[in-house]
Amino acid sequence: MARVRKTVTIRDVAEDAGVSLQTVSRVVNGGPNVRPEMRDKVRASIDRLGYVPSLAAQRMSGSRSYIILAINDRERTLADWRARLGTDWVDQMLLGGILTCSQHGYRMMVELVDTHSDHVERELGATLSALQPDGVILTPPHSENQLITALLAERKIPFARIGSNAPGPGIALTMGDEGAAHLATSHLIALGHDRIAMIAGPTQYSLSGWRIEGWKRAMAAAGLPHDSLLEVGDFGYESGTRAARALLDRNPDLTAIIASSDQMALAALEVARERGLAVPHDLSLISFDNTPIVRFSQPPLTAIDQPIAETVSRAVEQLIARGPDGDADAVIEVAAGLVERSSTARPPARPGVTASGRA
Amino acid sequence: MARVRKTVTIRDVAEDAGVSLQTVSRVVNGGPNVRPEMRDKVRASIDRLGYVPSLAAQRMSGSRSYIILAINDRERTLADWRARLGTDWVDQMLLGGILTCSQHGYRMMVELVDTHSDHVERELGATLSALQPDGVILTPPHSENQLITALLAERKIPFARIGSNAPGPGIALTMGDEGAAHLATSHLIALGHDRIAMIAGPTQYSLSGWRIEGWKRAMAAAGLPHDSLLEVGDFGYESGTRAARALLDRNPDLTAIIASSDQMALAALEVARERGLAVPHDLSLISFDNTPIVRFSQPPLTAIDQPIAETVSRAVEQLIARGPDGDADAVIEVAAGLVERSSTARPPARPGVTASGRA
DNA sequence: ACAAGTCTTGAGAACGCTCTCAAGATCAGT
DNA sequence: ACTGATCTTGAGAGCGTTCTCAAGACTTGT
Repeated sequence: MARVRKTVTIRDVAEDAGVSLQTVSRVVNGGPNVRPEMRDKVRASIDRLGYVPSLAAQRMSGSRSYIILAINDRERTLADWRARLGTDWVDQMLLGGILTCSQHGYRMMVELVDTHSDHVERELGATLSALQPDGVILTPPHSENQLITALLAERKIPFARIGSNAPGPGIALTMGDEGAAHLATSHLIALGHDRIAMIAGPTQYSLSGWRIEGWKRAMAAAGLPHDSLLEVGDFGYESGTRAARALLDRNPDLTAIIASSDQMALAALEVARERGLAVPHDLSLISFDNTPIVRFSQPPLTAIDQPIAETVSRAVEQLIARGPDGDADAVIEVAAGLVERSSTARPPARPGVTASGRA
Repeated sequence: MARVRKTVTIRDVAEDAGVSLQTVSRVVNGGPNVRPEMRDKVRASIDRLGYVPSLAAQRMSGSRSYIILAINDRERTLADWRARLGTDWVDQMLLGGILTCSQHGYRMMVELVDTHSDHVERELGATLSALQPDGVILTPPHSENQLITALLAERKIPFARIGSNAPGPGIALTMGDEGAAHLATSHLIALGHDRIAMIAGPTQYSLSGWRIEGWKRAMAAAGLPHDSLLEVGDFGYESGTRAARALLDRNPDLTAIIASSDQMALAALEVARERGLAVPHDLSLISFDNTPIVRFSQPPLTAIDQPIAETVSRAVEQLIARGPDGDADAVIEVAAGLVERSSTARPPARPGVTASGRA
């Protein structure tokens, strides 16, 4: 006789332990004012029965849903998605987010939102109504999407914006783009470079501006000029090709390029190859993001590591810690690091320049 | 006066439309036996009020949770994870899964399970109790994990196993590994190769066996021997290096290698380089998986494309279509394709062999 | 026109949990 | 001991939905 496995409810535990529902609930939620003996008795019953509270029921009665919603970009079609360059953004995000959520008894759900859609508000609104998440994590390019932040603010759902330095509504978490760019630039300067170009990201992203600032600050501190050494791309491969060509055309004496994305750096690498410039012998290259692909290029790229998992993890913690009334905005920085590989080296000797420094 | 935005419930809609809760519920769920006029009236109210049913409440009362749980592998720590080779497995999975789920009014949740943990049963059991998913999707290496499949079977939760050909319990979805390997081998044979080696995956995976079968079948059909042309790896880079070296040592006249993972193919590429073999001129290479990284190697690799997104999408559809009593097991194949890039070409001319065929 | 169905609608219980509030038990201060 | 405060426990309502079941409206066949 195959007994149908009935779900173990809080009621079963209460009966087993000989206490009221309420007491079990208190034990489960770590509520105060429960005598140790009671607590132990209930805990024993919970273990014996293998009780786990139903998320849905918790949401129904309580004020929390124990759900954090992560909003990601969605490309239009499967084909487009496949054609993308490989980043492990989502992998990273999930790892950081899911683990941290589960540590706090929360769950993470992922929503794919199409930037170009004009139903964004309706779609997202529906999701929010259905899920009623306790917090939302916005990832680029949605982190600074006014429509979305306004919607969340209106519904009073706490949210974190990843990769945004703008001190707008919600919690902003960033890798400290100014500092990261400064770090990359300083690294090159320490190697002896003095003509260091920057391929920045699109200006709509405030982080692009910050990276430019960091680069300029390091250059200025070393007494180096940065005129004509800046190009703007859109993070994509083609734009990187264009930018690298323009940079090299304008500055034949260029010895290093910092690219604001792995894809643009890879493009710059290809441009160097097509011009017969050896990397890193003739040209040093540093990229931003440190997605897995840059470890398999020839040569592997030195890169600023974007600590996505950790950033998302921090975001989750903030969201959970603050709770429903966490309306205090904040900007949090998670330090980025420089991963040295084989695309950076001392610059080539130049006529009239000593090996040890600049003229 | 800032009105606190109250959630719109089915009751609000009922009042607005002047009908009972039940009628609204019927309209929402497309139930039968509702007069068209009623239906329209209710629909109008729903739109006006922007009503969306609460997932949690639906789960509470109904028999379904509208949740599909996807179980993925988790590396032990963040550090390990970062050190991994970049695949976009999770990205792909999410895309296929989430979109298909939302088309059917479902939601996908992701659970990270550590293969090496001995708490698997407890952890997974807790998740199942908390979420009560309507279906579960197992991805490698969990697809053939007896502990997990037994647990799911016991709880009578329908599940799909991705990347498993074994006709065990649940729905098995595979890319048709035998056919895919046959396809790759045939492609090389058509180019004129006759010494085609295979670096297979670990034998614990039934798909490894199938790929070997496909390769042998194609070789046999062309009257080619396959002795000493097989090596087994573990899908990882290092094992690929070992296998490629062994293969090349044993068979100096080798002209093509099929590797059962991108990572092993990349390793083979590096081995070829270290031995002065030009790819594809001296050695042709085909990999399995077609993760983004193989497009950025030198040269970009010809690869068997693993249609992950589509497979997961199919899995979701199956799970939803079959419903809670979908106990009929099945094996479903989603055809893989060959993506031609620059790592395959005609074999080099050999003394005593005409350009048009074998001796 | 009447019985026997079939459609359409609604009332009320139930799902598993947390919240609010009240009652009894325990404790401190006199 | 006695009063008032604090701890501990439990009873009962309520969350938003679907389920079951019954009642009324409408068919159909004769």
